[in-house]
Amino acid sequence: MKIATWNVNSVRARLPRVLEWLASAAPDVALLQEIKTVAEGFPELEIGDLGYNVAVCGQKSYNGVAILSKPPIEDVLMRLPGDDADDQARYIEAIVGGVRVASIYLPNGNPVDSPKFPYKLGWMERLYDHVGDLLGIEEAFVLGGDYNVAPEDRDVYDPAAWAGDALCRPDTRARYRAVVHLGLTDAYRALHPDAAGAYTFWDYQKGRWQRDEGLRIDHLLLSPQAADRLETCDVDRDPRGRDKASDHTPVWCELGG
DNA sequence: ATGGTTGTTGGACAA
Repeated sequence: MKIATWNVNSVRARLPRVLEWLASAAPDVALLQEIKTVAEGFPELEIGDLGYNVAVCGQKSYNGVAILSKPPIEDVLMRLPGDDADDQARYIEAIVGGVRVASIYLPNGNPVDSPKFPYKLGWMERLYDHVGDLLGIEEAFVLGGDYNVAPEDRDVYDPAAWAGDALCRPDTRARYRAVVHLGLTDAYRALHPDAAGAYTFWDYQKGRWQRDEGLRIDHLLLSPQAADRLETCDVDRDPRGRDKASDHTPVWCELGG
């Protein structure tokens, strides 16, 4: 089963790119972030024509996550547990083809001296608690998304320049590591232990893509039962180089068995 | 030092 994650930066503005990528990469499951629309505005017909079922956790203008799946989608959860007052559409979870998946759009957190940074850290605490609960079930699951965390300096084109940014700060990285150390496997890092520069995001500004100055902030985190089935994982750089591209590019993995 | 980009939306705000 091929599972991919992609921050599309508006599913409506990106629809031609999304459709051509679905047709060529042909993931069984696609986890989308920053769809920037409510469910009523989601292009479900066009994507359905390619054979995908759709579950949307939408929001007007900002955020928004979705699950696209060739197998039927069951048991959908539309919010990360732990804060009933949080109305930002950043988490959707479901079971597809016997595997639990989640599409995660973790808060960016900048600027770090604003309420956005403690919101990010609090969100990561809630993710920690929920991952702990999921691991207790001892089943295969894949948590894919834009984590807005570059785990190590080698995941950043200029670590010194980014050291104080909410995506790279030591406290951000420590909380991300705490989640992973509960027992998850970073699929890309597991299969490419010595790779550097496997970026998944390049800013639109200053020719960052043309200079290959990016960050690795989109991840597929696997439960032990999913990691046991992990066969392949890679970054698909092709969509980032196209016209009207998202500033992120897809990451995908293949589970056997 | 400033501006450099894209999307939503029709002025900032988010990234």
